[in-house]
Amino acid sequence: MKVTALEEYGLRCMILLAKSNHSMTLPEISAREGLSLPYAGKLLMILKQAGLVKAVRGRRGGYVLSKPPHEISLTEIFAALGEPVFGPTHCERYSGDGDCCVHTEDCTVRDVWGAFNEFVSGYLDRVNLAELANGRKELKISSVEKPEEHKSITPENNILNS
Amino acid sequence: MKVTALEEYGLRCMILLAKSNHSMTLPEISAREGLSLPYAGKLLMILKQAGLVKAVRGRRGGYVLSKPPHEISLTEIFAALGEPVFGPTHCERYSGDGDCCVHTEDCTVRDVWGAFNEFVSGYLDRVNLAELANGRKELKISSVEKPEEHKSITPENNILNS
DNA sequence: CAAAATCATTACAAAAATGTAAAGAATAAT
DNA sequence: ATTATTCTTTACATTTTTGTAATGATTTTG
Repeated sequence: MKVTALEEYGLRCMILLAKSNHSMTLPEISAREGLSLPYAGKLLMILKQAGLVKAVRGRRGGYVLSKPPHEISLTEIFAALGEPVFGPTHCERYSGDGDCCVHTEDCTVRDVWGAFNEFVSGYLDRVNLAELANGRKELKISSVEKPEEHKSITPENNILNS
Repeated sequence: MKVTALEEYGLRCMILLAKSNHSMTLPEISAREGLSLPYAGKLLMILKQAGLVKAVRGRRGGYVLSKPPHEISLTEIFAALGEPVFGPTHCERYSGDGDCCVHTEDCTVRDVWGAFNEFVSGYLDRVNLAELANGRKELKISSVEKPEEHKSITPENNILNS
């Protein structure tokens, strides 16, 4: 399970734009994120084609978010930058030697990924860009430093045990 | 966010071994999973080095799980096959142009991935190989077909809102 | 012991993801 | 209009992941 480069850097650019009050040019963005100018350009182009940012050419131009940050979920951002953990192409992609996977039906692995994907999606749906841009302290404290206080998943409400 | 080939096929091999009562040879495993023999060999070697399976050479040889399936969590399996979503190498890996990331401290992105990783880990910790091998019907029904019944994440217990 | 079966290791080939380069097109300021 | 600024597009180079090939080592069986 791996976060792709596009997802990492794309998310950073979105957060950067969310924190900024004016529009930002590619040179600004690339400098602020430590990315090369062409790579920043490629990233922003992907975000633009997904409808997440708007671009204005020429002097005084640059990029701005196309919606207010609180209306943009992590789901939207990741959908623009890559495929979900378990998407429609999964079974075709991991078909082994043949054209189609040997587990044609009653596939245990597919069930695992499907359930996992739903679990993850539920999380991403509920986080928006405004929350990230504001740098919530609770995020770090409650989740990284005190894992034992996680109420999100318990044996009782774990969907795998329901 | 992407499931790697090693994770996909490695998990399948583990499930296959969990379902089998006798030891399985590489030719058997590769045939059952639609993988080439050398690739199956590479996979099982990785699993062996992680201590998840044991190998016996020569006639009557093959692979068996090194522990009963209910004692093997998804966390262990994925740890053997790849890195976590957000691991110790993350900030170094995605450092952009420089040697270290421009977000040296108070990094919003790091907080996001850290929280997300904890969330995911909590899930994987609670699923074991025996559950997967038994092919739980509830897995599919409750998670894929009735997403609205997910109690796992609600605005009240979402750690991002705590 | 010899032969067949089986796992182990190393090096290499192919494909995909990642990142760079260079030239093009649009806009606003002067 | 011209120029500087800025986004856009296409093609290519590099690196990582994925998968293959070939050879070596170990064990059981007869």
